[in-house]
Amino acid sequence: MPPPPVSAEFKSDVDQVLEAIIYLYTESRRLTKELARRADLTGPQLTVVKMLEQIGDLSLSELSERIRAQNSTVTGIIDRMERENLVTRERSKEDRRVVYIRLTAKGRKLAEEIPVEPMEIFRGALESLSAAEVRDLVKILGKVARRVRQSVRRETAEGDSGKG
Amino acid sequence: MPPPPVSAEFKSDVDQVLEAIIYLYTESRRLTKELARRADLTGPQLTVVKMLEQIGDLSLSELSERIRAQNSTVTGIIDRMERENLVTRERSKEDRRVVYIRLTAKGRKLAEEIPVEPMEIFRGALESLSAAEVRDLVKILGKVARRVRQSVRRETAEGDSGKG
DNA sequence: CGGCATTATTTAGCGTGCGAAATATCCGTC
DNA sequence: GACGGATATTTCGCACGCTAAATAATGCCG
Repeated sequence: MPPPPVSAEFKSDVDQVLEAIIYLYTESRRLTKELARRADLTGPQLTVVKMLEQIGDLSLSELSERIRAQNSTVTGIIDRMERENLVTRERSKEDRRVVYIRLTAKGRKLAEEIPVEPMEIFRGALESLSAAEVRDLVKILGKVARRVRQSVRRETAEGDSGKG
Repeated sequence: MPPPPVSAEFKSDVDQVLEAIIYLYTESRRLTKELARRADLTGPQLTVVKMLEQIGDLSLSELSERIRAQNSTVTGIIDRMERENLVTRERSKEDRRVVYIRLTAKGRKLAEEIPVEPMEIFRGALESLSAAEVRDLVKILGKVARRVRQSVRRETAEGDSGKG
């Protein structure tokens, strides 16, 4: 099964940028997943384990903020990790609504055994760029992100209150 | 609920690039989903409807290749779309293994009613860049993607055959 | 103190998304 | 024309990932 030659010369610049971003994002997820599988973890579980190792205990909300997922999503992830004895839940004493997620010994051991952070390859590729290239990339991508954010704000305002 | 000020000046360039890419990707998905909801569709369903409208009938494999998902994933999406009477499955006469996915009248009408393509905002933001900026972006992102691809090949080779 | 909006987490329901195995069909070869 | 390897699709089981609603605890205000 030969890989399909993407024939980029027939695509517009915009399409190429889109494709690169989609590729980079999905590939980074695939990589995390690949790495995780060697430790019998899933992608998100590896992310959580590494995060707890580096930062220490986190409340569920803090955790979901950092991995950019909804609380309800993280609840499920933590459920499964608790089942596998990788983390424990501990009610906060100051605010009994809060649950802290803590690595178990097993979880910590696992985290230490995994040599690279998730996204390491991704990061490595970015770091192999020249300083000027990184600067340009930051500048241009930042600009794109800002414009998207503006358009989004306009879009959602239309769909919601009126004026559309 | 004020949006959290991201304070980008404390992040490394690499982190900023990562963050921008993640933001752009997830935002583009969120936008598609948002758009879709107005037509009572899900994100992937909107993508499929628009794709079939523009390209015409596609086999399930062609479809899954274009939306970058596994066949098994697309089978499920098409199942639900068929249930909603948006598409039909038709066995190919030449090769009876192949199933063509075709828009129903209802599906086509829906596709026509949705004014913007998915990713339109995303595309608009990219098009608002200067030609030079787009050129740079294509060049640098392409380079990053190539390096990632190389590292990936190395990684997976290690994990598989040996030498790791 | 009692009520009430707010906040943290969980539950429920649904739709992806994947990998592996099952099914059906095609194709080349004998 | 049967056989065996390839190809297209589906089925199965599991893990996200989301929204909306439920639950539990906090803090404020009178």
